[in-house]
Amino acid sequence: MVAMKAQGMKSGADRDRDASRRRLIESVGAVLAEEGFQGMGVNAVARRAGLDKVLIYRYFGGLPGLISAFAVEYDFWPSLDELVGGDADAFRTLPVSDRLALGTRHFMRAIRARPLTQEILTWVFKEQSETTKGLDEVRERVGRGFLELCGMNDPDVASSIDVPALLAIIGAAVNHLCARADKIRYFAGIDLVDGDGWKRLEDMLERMIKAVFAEAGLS
Amino acid sequence: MVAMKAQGMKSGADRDRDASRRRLIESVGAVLAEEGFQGMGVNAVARRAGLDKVLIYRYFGGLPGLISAFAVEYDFWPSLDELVGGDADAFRTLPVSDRLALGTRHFMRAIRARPLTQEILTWVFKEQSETTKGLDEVRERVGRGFLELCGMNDPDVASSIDVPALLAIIGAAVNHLCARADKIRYFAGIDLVDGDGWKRLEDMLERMIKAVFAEAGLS
DNA sequence: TGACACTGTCACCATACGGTGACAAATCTC
DNA sequence: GAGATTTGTCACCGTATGGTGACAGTGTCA
Repeated sequence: MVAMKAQGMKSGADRDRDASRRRLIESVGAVLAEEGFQGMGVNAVARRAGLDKVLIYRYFGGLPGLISAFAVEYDFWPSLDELVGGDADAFRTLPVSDRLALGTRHFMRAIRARPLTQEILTWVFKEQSETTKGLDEVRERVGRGFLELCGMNDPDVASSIDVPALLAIIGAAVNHLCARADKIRYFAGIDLVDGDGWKRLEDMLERMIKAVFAEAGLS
Repeated sequence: MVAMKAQGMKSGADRDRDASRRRLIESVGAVLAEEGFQGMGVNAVARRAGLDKVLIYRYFGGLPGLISAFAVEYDFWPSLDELVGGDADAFRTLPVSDRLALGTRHFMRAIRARPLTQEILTWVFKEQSETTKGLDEVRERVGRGFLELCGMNDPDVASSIDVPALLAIIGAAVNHLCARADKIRYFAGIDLVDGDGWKRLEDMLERMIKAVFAEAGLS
């Protein structure tokens, strides 16, 4: 006779596929935040959710599927609105270099305000898999929108400044600084915990952008 | 009676502590290069070296010790010489902004020429542990030396430009771009595989640096 | 009422991990 | 030559992982 013990089956309101899906998705965020991506795994997520890991396979086809669902659902990347500061029309009236500088500032702050995104960023670096494709796509989309909104497609600008290169450098620097901020305190002598350190970085980024534009005879 | 089987003991020339140490250290690099830091572990390293993992504990006190030994031994970070292009005296005769721009160029190329360093970089990001302290220290030391060699401590420069902030942004951007190059092909529309893409990035960095200096009335 | 699908729990598998104790073979020391 | 030390191999432990099959409680629909 095999075991016939009472298996603690959930009853009534707890039998809810959507709710379980949601709890699993949320658990991805919790695990990521508390243990980092190195602690990510079906066991950890299921344990965290108080559910069985088999549900991850049933509902998401596995961990990658779960991660994708999490990425889609989670507000992990700043929106265009956030980058322009809420008022796109007002933003549009600014000089081009101002727009770029301001957008960069907002971008930096937006990433800094998202610890989970920082975690994901460092994660995405190491493994370029199907899992992370969704994230990259979102990023590129927002990036293009921002570029256009900044008027960087303007022939005057595009002909005298290598805009993609400029954007790549800015984006790479911000990504890196934000991703590392939690791990180390000082980077090149800048205090990444102190708010003043971040202000210095923001100011320097603005200065670099404006200097390039000024040198190109633009504004 | 317990097993008395012939244990395949190495004989003669193969009984060599130093040689074994070396093989273990080299295996760290091999594992890192082929499996990435996610595959790092006593088992993987020992398997790779064709030795027993217990030696890692005996000779290095554990994996962190082995990693440290590897980091110390391995030429994982560009030297000052490499940054200035071999001839420090000639370097010193250049205008300050030229020095910074040229050093940045060399730095970028030096990191790109070290796939293992790129791997380590992405690794260090996620886990700030005792293991990685040694690496950070080397980096900071080279950084300060370079700064000094560029004449960035010159009062004229220091008073009108926030040098650490500038360096932090440049360093962060380069780190990030190099670390990601192997994982994704395009970053902000720049082709990170194509040599031309890197040239555009180098040029833009130079341009940003020079523009900031020009705007500050320096050279 | 009975058949059936769905949601969830549990036991179990093979595998890999980090780590340790016992032991054989070679070498060193006296 | 005898004994101690070093170098290396092996077997094994506890634990965790990803993954699967069996089964129980619940609801639905004919």
